[in-house]
Amino acid sequence: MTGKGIGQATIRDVAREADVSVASVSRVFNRLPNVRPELKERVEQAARKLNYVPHAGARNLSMARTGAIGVVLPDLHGEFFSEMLRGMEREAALRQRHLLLSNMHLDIGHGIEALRNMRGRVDGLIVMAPHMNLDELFAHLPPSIPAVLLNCQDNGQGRPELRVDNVAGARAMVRHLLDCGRRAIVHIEGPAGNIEAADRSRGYAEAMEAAGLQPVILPGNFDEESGHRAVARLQADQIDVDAIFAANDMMAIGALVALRDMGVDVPSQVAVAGFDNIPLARLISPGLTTMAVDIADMGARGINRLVALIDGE
Amino acid sequence: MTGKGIGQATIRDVAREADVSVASVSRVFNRLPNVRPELKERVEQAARKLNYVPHAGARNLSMARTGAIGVVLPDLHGEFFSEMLRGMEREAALRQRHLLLSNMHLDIGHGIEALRNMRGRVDGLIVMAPHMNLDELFAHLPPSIPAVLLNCQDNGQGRPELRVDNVAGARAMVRHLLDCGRRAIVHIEGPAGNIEAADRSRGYAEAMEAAGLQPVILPGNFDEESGHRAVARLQADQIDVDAIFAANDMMAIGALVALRDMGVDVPSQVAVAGFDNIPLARLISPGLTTMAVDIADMGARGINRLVALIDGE
DNA sequence: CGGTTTCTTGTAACCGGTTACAAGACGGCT
DNA sequence: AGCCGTCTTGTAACCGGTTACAAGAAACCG
Repeated sequence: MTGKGIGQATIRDVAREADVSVASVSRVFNRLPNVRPELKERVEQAARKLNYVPHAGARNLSMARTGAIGVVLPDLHGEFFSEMLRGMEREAALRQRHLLLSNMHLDIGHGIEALRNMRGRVDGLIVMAPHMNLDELFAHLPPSIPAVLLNCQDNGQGRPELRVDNVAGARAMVRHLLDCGRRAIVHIEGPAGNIEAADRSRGYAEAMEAAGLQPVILPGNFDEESGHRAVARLQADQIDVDAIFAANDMMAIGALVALRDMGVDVPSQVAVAGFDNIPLARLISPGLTTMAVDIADMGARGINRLVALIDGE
Repeated sequence: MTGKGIGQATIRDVAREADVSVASVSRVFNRLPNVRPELKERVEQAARKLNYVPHAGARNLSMARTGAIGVVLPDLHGEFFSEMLRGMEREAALRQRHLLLSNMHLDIGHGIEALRNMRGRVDGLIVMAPHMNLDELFAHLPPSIPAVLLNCQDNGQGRPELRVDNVAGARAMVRHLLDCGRRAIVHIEGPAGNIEAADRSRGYAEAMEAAGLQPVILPGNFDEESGHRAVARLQADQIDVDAIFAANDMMAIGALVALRDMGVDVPSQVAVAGFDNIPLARLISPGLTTMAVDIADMGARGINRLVALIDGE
């Protein structure tokens, strides 16, 4: 009834059942035109009878093509990554591709191992690693595998990359706050070593100096809690503030909640600005200004670029 | 320098370079103990020289094991799925497994195709499909592939499943609202055909009837917008309300925002309750009560169960 | 009717690994 | 020396597909 008791029917089983060669079965399943209708029918019947499903792994091996895209990222936490993943998945589905997830944790050893594990599993890679130097990473990898880098530090490999212009974005945000009449603008930074954080911080400092104002930068690490702490620190140190520009939305939200808890009105007394425009940000209003980055779209564009790279060659 | 100009070095290239057999190279890479140190060194040198990375696809084929888990879900939208995915990814990484994503859209044809595409690509499946009947889905699939169902309708296949007790949860929530003194409790339902939505609705209705109250159910479809619409509808119809119980958090948030915009105080005038306890919910406070479901943990448990199923046999 | 073209089908090599099995090398023992 | 056990290594078959190539059948032509 269900074919073999254990294991699955193979193409050879189907060939035997239909009394044809494996090549013919393959042709039927790949919809090649040169096969007589009668034979095609026989093969389809046999396949149905044995409940045959082609083995993708075998097919991949012989065709040297998997139809999968490896996505390597540092951590799945936070809305930023899930939003980007959402965009990638949508685009990949459109292009008949699967996504294979793999996270390199924070150290580079795991990262290299993760990348090597992908060989023979995927046709190309999307690498998202704002926190580490990629030269070392790719040094251990064959240069022929297509890859697109998202929000990474500059790479010497000449690999294609997509990046948000974080410096310009931060500058624009500071100018906006200045236009609103704010002067005492404080920046809450992202984690050390993160290129995006560094760029935003730089944009902030540049814009402040251009306006003849003294930059004030507090430490943070992209999570809500650190936004909270930064506000506590401001209060403790009695720092005069009329605007807080956090390097991402989560810290901005943390800061905003802390301010509200302290009875400070947002945005009349202190304006709060973030960066990324995660979907959550919209719900926090009124009060949160954020720099719109279409994260999902960026993921989709990454996939697009990668698929072009894979197919184009 | 970089080995062959095009293509990658294979195990046979390494064997030739090191002047040993392919079997020996394989042994070295799999850390089998029975290999002379001198030879091992020679192989490692050759591999380094050729920049050899084992081809996972080939290995998978001959070992009949991929180390990947297929995750099939209807849509990646919303915090619910990304939260669950996060839990799965964490657990999978712990167990040295990769996740292969695939979404069957809304129709069953795509679903079947998606499942079949997984054969030979993964060792097992996590299927999340609260919106469709699985008997038909699995009828087209060999019964021997391990699979775990998350939040699905009952399946006749005797497959393991993990499910939140939505009926009991909804009952508990209604009782809680009653304990707080609320009487005019309105329910905003999830989309038709969704088993979770149906269960929550049932739990609500049962608890209301048990308390001698008339259930009032408004339509919705799990997104924020529909929560908003439901409140507008309540106002238009002049329905008396002191509590709104939405079938998920997003709708609850939509309702809450709508109420605030109308100048209704939450929770003093109208209490708002949701379901799922997505991370976002915490930030909306004060005002949102939610039924805690540890979504990420459920994803992790699903992976656990599946891995046990894969290894155990 | 023989020759040429076109279409269908089968045979077997190949993708890049793993592994059962056999053979050879080596050491210990009587 | 001869026998036996253990350890290392190589040969070749296999996983389940695809596909180049050849062969046979059918159709077309003068």
